[in-house]
Amino acid sequence: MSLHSPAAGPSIVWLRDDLRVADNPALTAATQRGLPVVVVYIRDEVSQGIRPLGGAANWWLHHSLGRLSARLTRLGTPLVLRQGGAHEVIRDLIRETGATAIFWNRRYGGPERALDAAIKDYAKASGLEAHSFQANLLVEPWTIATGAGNPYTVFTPFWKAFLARPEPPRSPLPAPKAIPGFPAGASGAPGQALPSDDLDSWKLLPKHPDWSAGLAARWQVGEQAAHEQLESFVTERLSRYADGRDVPADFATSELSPHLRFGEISPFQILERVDAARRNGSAETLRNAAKFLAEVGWREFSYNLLFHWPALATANFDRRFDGFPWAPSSTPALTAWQEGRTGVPLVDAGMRELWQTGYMHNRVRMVAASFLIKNLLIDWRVGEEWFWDTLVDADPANNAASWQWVAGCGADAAPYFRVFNPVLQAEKFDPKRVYLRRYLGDFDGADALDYPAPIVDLANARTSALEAFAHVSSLPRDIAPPTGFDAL
DNA sequence: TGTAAGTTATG
DNA sequence: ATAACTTAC
Repeated sequence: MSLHSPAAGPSIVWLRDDLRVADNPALTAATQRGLPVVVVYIRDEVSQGIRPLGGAANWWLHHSLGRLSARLTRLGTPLVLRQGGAHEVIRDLIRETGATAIFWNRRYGGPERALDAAIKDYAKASGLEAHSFQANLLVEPWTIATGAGNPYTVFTPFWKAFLARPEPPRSPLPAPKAIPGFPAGASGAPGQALPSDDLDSWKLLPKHPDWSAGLAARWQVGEQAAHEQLESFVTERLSRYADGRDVPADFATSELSPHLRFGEISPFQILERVDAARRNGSAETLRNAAKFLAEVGWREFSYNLLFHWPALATANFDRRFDGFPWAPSSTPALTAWQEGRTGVPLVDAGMRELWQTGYMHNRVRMVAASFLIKNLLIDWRVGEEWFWDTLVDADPANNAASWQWVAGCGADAAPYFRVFNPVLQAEKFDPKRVYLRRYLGDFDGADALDYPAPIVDLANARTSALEAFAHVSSLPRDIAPPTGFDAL
């Protein structure tokens, strides 16, 4: 094949939510093509329907791209950073490079899929090969359905169906040992390097004020850190995961969520490592591993929902809630919740953990969300947006599905009458007040909490919430039909 | 992956 | 008196 034939042109790898070099099928396939590889990340805040990242996620993105860029450079090709509409950026990049093939790993949100489909059509019409890959989900949503052919809307049968599949998920791919850069250096005079934005010019890091000190103190960002986190979790914490995961003072969960969110690690890699741990494990290990993998499964389930219901973050999955009498959201109560001064210790501790570290323990997320929805009667979407802006692991599928779950309007949702009592939850899961003290300071005396009074009476708020939700429950269940199949 | 109020068991 | 268990919300 001549270097001058069109088919010999370079390959473009478009990275999105897959900021890793190992187990990256698009990167591996492009590398195996044996031609120069252009790796690009596009910051797209203009294409129709693409939701811009929140502040904490942007902080993570900055550091993740920095690490990835250094790794790719060592492997032989720099990371090209571009900003703008993805379609236009890809079009320009094809013209600049003479690329003859483009590769990416698939996304599952509605606007993302529509954009990717349009770009794939454009690339093929322009004479390029275009290849997309399964990389970020163990089970792609169109490959699993109920006996009646419908999308699963209950987690347990969804996960059972996944576990019963005859073909196990593929083994993760190794990282390429070297990636040929663009332009090719060997066959002629070194060409001009491709223009790339300076990462700092994207201004992903907060300034004036810089609120990121607590994030930087808590998190190690990047692919290598993700694997170190997985390793320490499996060797040190998996054996007590099933019970330990509920104790917010302990660092007993995997804390892999932001790494997974940005694709610094893949679920295939997680599954393989946990499988290795349970091959020579006790019955107790099997129980803990199953519990942990079920949490990975909830992420799969959430993406399954997002694919079939692209409006998951904005529309009630159960439309009985469309007329729900939510309280006005621009209130001092909302501000108090956001700032962690509701007078309810566990809620405030959680909201302060979130503000300081970009993260909140799972159990506390449920309690804090339940408080906003069922004690303050504020629309779940208001909370979803706050978490979207403040969580380093803010995920388009998990965040939306989980808020709907707490609200009771989601798929396989908590029943409307499940109202967490934040005082009881604290007594049960943080009996020594280690978590409370960590974020609220040493506020308690011998017995009674020396803490500001709650902004609502918990018992009364619970009663009025149950009344409001009881009206919803009297209506016939009304699930919006899935639309994901049509979006392409 | 809930809570609260009730009933029953136990000392 | 209190733990253990059941049940409705």
